[in-house]
Amino acid sequence: MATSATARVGSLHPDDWIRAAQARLAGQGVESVRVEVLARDLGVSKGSFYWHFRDRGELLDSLLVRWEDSELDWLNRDDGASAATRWARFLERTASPKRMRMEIALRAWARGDEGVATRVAAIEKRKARLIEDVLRDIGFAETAAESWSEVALLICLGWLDLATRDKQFQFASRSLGDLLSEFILAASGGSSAPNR
Amino acid sequence: MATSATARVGSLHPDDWIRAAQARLAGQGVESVRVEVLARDLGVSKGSFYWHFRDRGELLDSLLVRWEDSELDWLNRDDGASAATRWARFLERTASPKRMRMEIALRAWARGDEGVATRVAAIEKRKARLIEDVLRDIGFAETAAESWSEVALLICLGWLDLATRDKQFQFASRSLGDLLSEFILAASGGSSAPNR
DNA sequence: GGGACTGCATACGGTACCGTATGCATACGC
DNA sequence: GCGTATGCATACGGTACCGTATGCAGTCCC
Repeated sequence: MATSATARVGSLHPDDWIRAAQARLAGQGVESVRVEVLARDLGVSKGSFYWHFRDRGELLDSLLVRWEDSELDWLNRDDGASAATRWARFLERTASPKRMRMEIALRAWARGDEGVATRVAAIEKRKARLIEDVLRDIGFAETAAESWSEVALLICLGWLDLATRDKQFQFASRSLGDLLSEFILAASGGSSAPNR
Repeated sequence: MATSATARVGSLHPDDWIRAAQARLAGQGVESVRVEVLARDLGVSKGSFYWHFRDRGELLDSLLVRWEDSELDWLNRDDGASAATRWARFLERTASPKRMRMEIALRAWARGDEGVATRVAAIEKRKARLIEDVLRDIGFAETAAESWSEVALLICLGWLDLATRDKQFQFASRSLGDLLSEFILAASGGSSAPNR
């Protein structure tokens, strides 16, 4: 990637390419992020692209790094906040239509790229821990919090899949939140922990 | 598609192409089912393909029909069987690694093709109803069975996603079954139904 | 105001597909 | 055993990409 100290007005920044790539990734999957296509989207030729990036792989990597950063950003932001705050933030982030499509695209991508899979899994584990912490904070026992947090994560993943496929599906943030609330309520009253 | 009354020995059947396509679909997604690639897989030229099929679209459609049939087959087979039998069959089918990869590939495909999405959703709804019926059979109230069956389906979908990405993930059929059992136990003891 | 560097445009060769056209050996019907 | 249809091979033109090479107008720097 070119490192220009003096960005001239009217010229493209690598971020422009990354944003365009993110839009395509979220919309139609990795296979659709093609440099010649992005160039058309941005109204320039691909000569521009290869000035900013070494190749398509570098763009995809920058994309992934940017996503990782933005995820870790909000995940770390309110580490000391109340359970309610962290839970609200989590729901807000994972039920946002735009983010949902990105998450789905990343997971599809991960299935064909070991490296991507590892990095997505890391962020995912972080989210599972967030849920686990919240569950503990609201009174779940240690092992129960861990076990049920994993099930909660599965529900979120399933929700992502369904919501990004079914057009009938309503994207109200309340729905996933309600579902999880009901689930957690049931889990708190039922068995202390799934045996695993 | 060509309809040959007399299949000569040593010659390919459309099913051979469909099977090869299924393997690629399950393994690497729709984008990977390419007629020239399949021809190489089968050790013939693509001239053969275009004798059996009109185009790539026809192959993909045949593929989908074949999947629908095989799903409806086992879904309908034991309609009158006991809840335990139907549940066991369901778990056996949805936790099989080979089928899991196919299910995931189909859902990724569905996201880019409205028609596929509709047909996948139909089968999916059928499975949700299977779960719902089982829940009712084991004592859940009407509304509770409906509500919790949807959550159970989300867990299955999340499981599909995770299991097909994470290499650490163990594909023991017991795991999904156990998870769902624990979930159902908790649901039976908790709130009667999520409010929706 | 004359290099030098920047940020792109253009053109090129290469690969991987698609679908069509056509040739051709083999088996089948009779 | 001979025409005919079958099941494929081969060759072709076309599209959509990739990455590289090179040209070139503008801007910066002094």
